[in-house]
Amino acid sequence: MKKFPKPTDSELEILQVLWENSPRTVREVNDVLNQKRETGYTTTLKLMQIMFDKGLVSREKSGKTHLYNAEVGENDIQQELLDRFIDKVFKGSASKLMLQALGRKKSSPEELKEIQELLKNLEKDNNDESISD
Amino acid sequence: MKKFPKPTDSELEILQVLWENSPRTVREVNDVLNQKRETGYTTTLKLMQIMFDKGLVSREKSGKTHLYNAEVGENDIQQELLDRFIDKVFKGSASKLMLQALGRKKSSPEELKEIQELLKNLEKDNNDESISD
DNA sequence: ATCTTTATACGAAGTTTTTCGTAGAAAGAC
DNA sequence: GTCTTTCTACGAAAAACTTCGTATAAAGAT
Repeated sequence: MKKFPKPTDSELEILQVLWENSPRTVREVNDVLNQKRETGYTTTLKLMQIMFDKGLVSREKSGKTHLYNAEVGENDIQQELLDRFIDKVFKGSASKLMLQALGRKKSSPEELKEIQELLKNLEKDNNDESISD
Repeated sequence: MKKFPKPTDSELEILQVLWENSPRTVREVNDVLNQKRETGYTTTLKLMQIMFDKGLVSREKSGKTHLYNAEVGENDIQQELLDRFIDKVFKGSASKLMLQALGRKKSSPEELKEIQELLKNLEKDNNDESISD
């Protein structure tokens, strides 16, 4: 698997917009970003140019403007960021992370429900696997 | 609960040393940090002074030197950093994070085993809870 | 008492990331 | 065509974080 540079926080925000729907112009990305907080157009433009230089996104000309696509997968990036985060904050212990994640107060009831479903399925998967061991 | 400023990466490394064993002098902290990577003494000193100004650590004079203590709890900080991370990378979805955490390749067999134990216990806890609902 | 070592304080340079102003080219309206 | 809008490119300021050099004072050794 190719090794991509870790996106910065701002770059990640842009990637999230592109993952949601592609391809997009700088204008469109900037409009989406502005739904959350004000960002200047040229700021977004500059970031996307940097991301292009880094290989995080690709682009093609369409008339005067550029259409951008994410060149890195959402899961790949999330995995990479998560690995670093676990190493940094939990000294490599994924189980410690899981515990903390379960204890967080911000989780909505739906979220908790979803996690429980997830755990139930995992339980099942693990049992299935151990049979064939 | 008091609201502390989010520690930067370097500050977190220092906090981790202090959580492990307190109180410590700048020299001691610096020595521990240097087991992993070279860091100048005055760099560590400066960081700890900044952390003192922010209230992340306290200190008391002992002869010529200062003895430092962490003023923020390990769990509190981990929780705060995790919450931010989930919001930033997983758009607030803790279950998505869990899935990714389970799928990571770096996990050792022991780590996986530990997580399974964790999940088993949670399963039990959840069942116990639902009885009393 | 003098010399060496080991602290603290602090300013400032170095890095990385983010933000934005300005210039110039292309497109569209009139 | 000319005027206005909308795009790209790019440099550089601003902000956040990290690193380190230097000054100075206290402690310890001889």
